[in-house]
Amino acid sequence: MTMVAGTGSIKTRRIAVSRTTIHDIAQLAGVGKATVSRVLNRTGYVSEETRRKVEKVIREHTYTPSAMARNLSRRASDTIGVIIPEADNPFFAEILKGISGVVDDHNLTLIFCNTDNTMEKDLRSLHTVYKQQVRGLIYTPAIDYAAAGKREAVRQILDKLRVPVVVLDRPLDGLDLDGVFSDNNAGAYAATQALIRAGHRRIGIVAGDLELSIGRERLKGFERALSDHGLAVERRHVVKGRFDASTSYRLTQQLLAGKNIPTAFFAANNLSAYGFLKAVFEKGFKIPDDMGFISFDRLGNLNDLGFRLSYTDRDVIGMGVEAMRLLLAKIENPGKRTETIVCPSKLSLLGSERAYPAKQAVSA
Amino acid sequence: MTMVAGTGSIKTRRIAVSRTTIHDIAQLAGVGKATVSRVLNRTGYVSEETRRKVEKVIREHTYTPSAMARNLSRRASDTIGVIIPEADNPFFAEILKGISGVVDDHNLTLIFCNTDNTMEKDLRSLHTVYKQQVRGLIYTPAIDYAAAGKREAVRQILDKLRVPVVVLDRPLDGLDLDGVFSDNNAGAYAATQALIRAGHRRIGIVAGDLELSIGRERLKGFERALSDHGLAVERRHVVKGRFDASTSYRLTQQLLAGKNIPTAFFAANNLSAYGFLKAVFEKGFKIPDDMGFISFDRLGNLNDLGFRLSYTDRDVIGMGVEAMRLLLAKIENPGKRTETIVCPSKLSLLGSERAYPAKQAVSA
DNA sequence: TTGAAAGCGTTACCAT
DNA sequence: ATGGTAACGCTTTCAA
Repeated sequence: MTMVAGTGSIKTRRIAVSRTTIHDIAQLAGVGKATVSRVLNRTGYVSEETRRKVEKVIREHTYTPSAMARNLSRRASDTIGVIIPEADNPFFAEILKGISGVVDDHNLTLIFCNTDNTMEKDLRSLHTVYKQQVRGLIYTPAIDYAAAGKREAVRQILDKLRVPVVVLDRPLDGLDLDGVFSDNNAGAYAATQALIRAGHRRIGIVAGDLELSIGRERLKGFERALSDHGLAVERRHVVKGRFDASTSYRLTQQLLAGKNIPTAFFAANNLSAYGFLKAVFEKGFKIPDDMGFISFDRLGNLNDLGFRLSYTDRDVIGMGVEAMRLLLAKIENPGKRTETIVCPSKLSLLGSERAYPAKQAVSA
Repeated sequence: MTMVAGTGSIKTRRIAVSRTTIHDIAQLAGVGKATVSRVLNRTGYVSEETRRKVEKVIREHTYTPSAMARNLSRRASDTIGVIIPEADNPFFAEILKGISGVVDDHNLTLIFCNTDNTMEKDLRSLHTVYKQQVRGLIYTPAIDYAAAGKREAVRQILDKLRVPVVVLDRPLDGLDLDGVFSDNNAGAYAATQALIRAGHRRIGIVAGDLELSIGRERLKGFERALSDHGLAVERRHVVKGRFDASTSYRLTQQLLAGKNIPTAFFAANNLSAYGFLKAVFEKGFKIPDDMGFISFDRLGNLNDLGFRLSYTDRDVIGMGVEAMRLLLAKIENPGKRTETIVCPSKLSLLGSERAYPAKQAVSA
């Protein structure tokens, strides 16, 4: 993947901005560059008097050292790379917020890449963080490289990076990296079990992308709950969505058009849930009067508005924060053993799981 | 604002990663560094034969030049800074997606800062992009610096930046910068007018932060529509929100508890709308049966689900794209005259504006 | 067409 | 306690 510099790049014109440099400051303060550097970095000895003098000049000229030069000299940047697959998915937007806060607290700079769930952009992003020499990377792979048989390719790239990597949300199997994940299987199990306990016997799932391990895990949790309770998994009750709204909308429509449809559904993520609900509401069904329902992840606005839709809750911002914690720990202590954090999800039952008409039904 | 490096920073340890350098490649290919550089950048003369030879070595070693060294040498980075106030607001998440796409297409790298709407983080972010020597900046100020009497402070910082800046969504008055904004006044006017035309005479507004010019503009558009139609603006029908859900929820509750409440409301943004709707639904009102309603901005999930809530639509991703276009144009041609783009919004009337009971009412 | 060498703005080592 | 100087890895003259 040797990137060609040409394509679509903007022209590089020498920019004649002569910025104030450490050299200028040194001259103005009547000291050597080394001394200024020491003042700047609080490293080594500097007499109180000299320090004051230098700091004064720095202040007067609002001098800020060049990160470029600084990093080149230290052979280490102060940037953290973040690669996520969907910038506009509320889940990742929150993750980003969490990460960004910690990055900020540590005087680091965040380099952001959005891959739109495509392998091509994913690889380009990896390339970008490499050439930028990020200090560490938080990474949600666009695809399941392990399942796609491309694990070694990614391993090579990440190896070349030579900096700590924390995998987030979507595992990169077999690569001994720190990671922060959700309890996908258990969460799906709990949700499904809640539907069963509410009295449902014919339960469907709006599954997420089964090419992604989190999609498979949630389906497994669902199936496990059914069989643990002596219920059969009917293939035609599995909507093979892709974690997006439009696919699950379309496929749910098809399923609902048939007969003997499930009396309740579990949706594998927020977007799937929206697509599913759209189809359900269009059909004129009310929840839970006509259909029991639980989704993986809170449906932000709907829940805020008071719609009593049950969901499995997780601390999303916290996942971002946790990932940064892991990353910083590894940066400060590269020998630290690899750690995997599984964030627990908590079932929040608000009524939509019920199999009986409720006082307050939800519809469009 | 000379930042102290110390606080909370992570330790800087020399990292002993010896990366493949241009020097290595030159040696392996049996040519000089300059030649490798020429091959890399497609600049200057290189014989076909030499080029092949060098490219082969580059490929075999998956060599990627260090952005740090490259930038330092060229005195210009390939990074674009983006400073936004709320990473997890769907509006800014979409903007980010738009920007990120263009950044990608041009082989640039995005440096991301989230300010949480605080001046402190805003200034820090400005400082960050300065020290990173970004090539250009897309900037949504956290506060209204002009109104806060701090315009000159920001002008100074931006001047020091010496690179093109595109102001996004929230104007920075009096600073002759490129900008991409919404037609806040006109959009609010159109929405309010629609409510009037639907028959409403007592109309309220869930206003946004009036310390922000976009908040004031939307209120002005609302008021203008009322007076143009011979209606008085009642101060007690103005909910002084802050563009967030919780404030508008609380204040709407208070307003609704009074008597002679408006028969319709205009909400100044998505979050205000959510807070407002929550209060309305809790009160047991249905829309539009008991209350007419239009919001500025689409209510993503609700509209997707088929709730027929009217809104003023705008192409948010497009705003991000447009901002990048402006920025790139200015980067390539610094002499280009400053431009301001006002993105038009389009009223999308789905029924919630009506003053008469509709077939399908919305409630929680 | 090529390569040596002089920067770019820092940091860090080593004298002093 | 301080300053000179050699890196850091690249780009860009300038000569050859």
